Amino acid sequence: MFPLIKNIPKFRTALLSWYDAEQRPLPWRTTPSLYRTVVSEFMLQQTQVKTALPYFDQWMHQFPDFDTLAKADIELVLKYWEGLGYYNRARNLHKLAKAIIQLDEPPKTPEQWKLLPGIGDYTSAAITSIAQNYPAAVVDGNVVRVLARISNENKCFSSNGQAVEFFRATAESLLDPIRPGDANQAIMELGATVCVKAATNCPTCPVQSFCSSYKSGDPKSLPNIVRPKRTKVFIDRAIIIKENSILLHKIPSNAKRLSDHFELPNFEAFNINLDAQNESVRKHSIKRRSISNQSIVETLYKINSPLAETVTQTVTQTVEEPTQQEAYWVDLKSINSILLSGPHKRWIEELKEEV
DNA sequence: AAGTCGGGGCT
DNA sequence: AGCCCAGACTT
Repeated sequence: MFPLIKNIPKFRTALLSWYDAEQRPLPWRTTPSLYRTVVSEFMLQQTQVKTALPYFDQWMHQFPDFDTLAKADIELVLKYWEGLGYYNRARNLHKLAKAIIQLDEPPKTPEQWKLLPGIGDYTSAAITSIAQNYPAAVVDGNVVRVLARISNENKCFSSNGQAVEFFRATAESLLDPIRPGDANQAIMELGATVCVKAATNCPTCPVQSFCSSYKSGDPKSLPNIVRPKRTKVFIDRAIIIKENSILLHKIPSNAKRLSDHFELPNFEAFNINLDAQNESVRKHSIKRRSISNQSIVETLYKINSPLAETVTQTVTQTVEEPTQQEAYWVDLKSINSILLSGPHKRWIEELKEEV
């Protein structure tokens, strides 16, 4: 199955011993539970540990168990996800809690877990192995990188998904059947702290003697995966402030992204006819961010009187069209009571300082 | 199989 | 600017 590792038991022992000694003291490890494992795995989808950490603690304080989460309003749930991104994760986690409390007992196998929203191949294996001692191997980005290097596999994968499927059998063969949860966390921990992209920590690697690319290859060049390029997106937004209130619009609940979140008005969405020469318009700042395969450049324009009144009227008229976004005046002192994406929240906090 | 999710850390 | 991150879901 995996000729490069002659002695799989020794590999498992080396990895687990290292993990027992060197693992980071993460909150979902120090006091584990099924609920904490589920929440952490949702937060960690496409999100680094460092980013999720503060959210996890606040979440646990507000929603300590499935029952509390299931009975909470979705608005409050989203509030505690505010800024983390990929907000369907929060909606799915909320739906999952509602489903779990209706069951006599939690699902037991990856197949059963995958019937619940937001749970796929990775998360089902992670939950069952970590919280239920079920022998399912995880294959995430860390595992792919570690296994590609250990096996010195320089094949070019046309997508991340293809690489995941390629290494699944290997991951299964290396999984320690006695401690599957720790074994899974150990190989991910190795990828996150030792076998990192730059491959600078090979001298301290606990499985260096098993690593084919360290012996005769180029670890830092592996894995070889074609990544989709980020496309640039340009957005112009309006800053309209009147008596300590700012004009925002709310994205409809049925929108595909950022539903129920507030944003600075988008020129295109409101069909604002911007005359750059207009003295009421002043370029405020340029903001850059990115999500997945998009790199977004947003230009914020401060709009003053008398154009501000005209624009406000335009925005207000737009409210009549139900498919459009609704406009609201929001007091700058109470922006914590509405839902904002991370970037918008930061921008408006900055504007508060200027007013 | 590819695109989307409008996030962010790191080099 | 590019790559990656404890991915899942839609089309």
